[in-house]
Amino acid sequence: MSKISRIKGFADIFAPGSSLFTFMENTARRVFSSYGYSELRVPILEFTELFSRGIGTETDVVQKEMFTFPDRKGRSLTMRPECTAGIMRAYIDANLHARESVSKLFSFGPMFRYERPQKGRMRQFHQLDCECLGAHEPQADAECVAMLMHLMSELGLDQVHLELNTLGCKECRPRYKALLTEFLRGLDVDSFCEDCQRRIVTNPLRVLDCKAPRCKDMTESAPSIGDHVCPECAEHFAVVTGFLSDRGIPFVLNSRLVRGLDYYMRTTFEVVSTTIGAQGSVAGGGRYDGLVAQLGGPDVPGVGYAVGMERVALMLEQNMPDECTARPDFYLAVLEDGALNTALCLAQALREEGFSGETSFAAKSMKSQMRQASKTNARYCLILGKDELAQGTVNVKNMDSGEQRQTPLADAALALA
RNA sequence: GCGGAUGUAGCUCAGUUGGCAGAGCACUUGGUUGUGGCCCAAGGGGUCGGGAGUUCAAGCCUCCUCAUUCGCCCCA
Repeated sequence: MSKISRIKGFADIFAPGSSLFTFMENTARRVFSSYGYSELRVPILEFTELFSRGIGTETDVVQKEMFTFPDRKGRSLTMRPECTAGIMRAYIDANLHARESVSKLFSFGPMFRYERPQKGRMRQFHQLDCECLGAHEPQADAECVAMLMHLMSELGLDQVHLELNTLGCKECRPRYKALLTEFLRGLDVDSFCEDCQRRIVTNPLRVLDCKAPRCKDMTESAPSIGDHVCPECAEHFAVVTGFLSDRGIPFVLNSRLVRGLDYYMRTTFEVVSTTIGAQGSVAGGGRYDGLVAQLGGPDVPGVGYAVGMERVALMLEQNMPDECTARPDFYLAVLEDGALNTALCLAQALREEGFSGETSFAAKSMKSQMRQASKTNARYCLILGKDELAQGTVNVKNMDSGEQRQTPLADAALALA
């Protein structure tokens, strides 16, 4: 029989990698809860329209990167490429805005985008996601960013920096867009890369985000959005940056930080790492007033972000957290068939006492048992052979010091403590 | 969607001008009948990613294909 292959871009995550994901989820749960956020689990599959309307028809994500297919009744479904839209839908469905003025929600799970896989980019990837709905105040943006940086620090990530920008609102952004378009058209348009020539027409803001050196040079003196937002947006942004400065949270202003999803406005931010390859954006988010209304709900403002778990995992691998390398307490080596049952009972009793460890399912030579014990990295090796069977004891060996002593079976737990 | 690199033992990889398929690690067994990580010896393991072609002869050269991977793009 031929074996069945894994789907491209879909990873099997074994230990110790899987323990990093558990660590991230546990840490995030703790941090998010401490800010009054509660967990919301939303479906992985949604009607396609949720994403086309929510993320924006013209975005790359919607145009080229979604796993979309019809269900058995011919309706178009899509594996979620991000989870903000799904959370908004749930928020609207549950009529949450009528029950509380501000809703703070977080969610974890797999997302799906049909892209060419590379380091830090899978077709199935995982995000931690946080959304604060109902608050238009800049304090909400500020707390959101602070919470994200708090999470980064709880995860032990220090090789990151925070980038910040404002995109203006639906009043001032179009004015800036027009100004920018005018500036770009005044340049030698043919010298831009192919993508940028297209962007000048479709989405001029993204030209500023182009990585091509030539495009970068040409847009050096482009008008900066920060200088052209309306007074309200400027004031909003000033409160956010002021808070971060007061709190001593370092950030860099990046007037070229443009989020690729249409719904962002005003504050946008990104956490960037330089140690994990080309896909260095570890987290990103911003304000998205108008999205809820866009999805058929009440006109409720929102701000939130997502953290890329695979990318965080790449950073954690460089410096494994202690929690992810916990040693088992024991390995139970069985030398005689007659001791197998006693061993099984002993191991079970120890686990009920709160110890962790494995027992051998078959009797083997001392040599192979010892090798196995080393491999599990257990603190103690418990040996059951014919001598122990006869005496009703177990030989407890400290794997670090090599010390060992015969202990009555009933006292095995004491020996491990 | 575009570009580069790489596919040889379970893992990491050598393989010269085209000439018998290799090493280290891991595994099994023994040295040592009940004490591991070091040492010594022996052993098991291969569709050289797949297919076509050139050749007396292909892991090596040519073409096609598949897969992996790093970038571009995009995003978290």
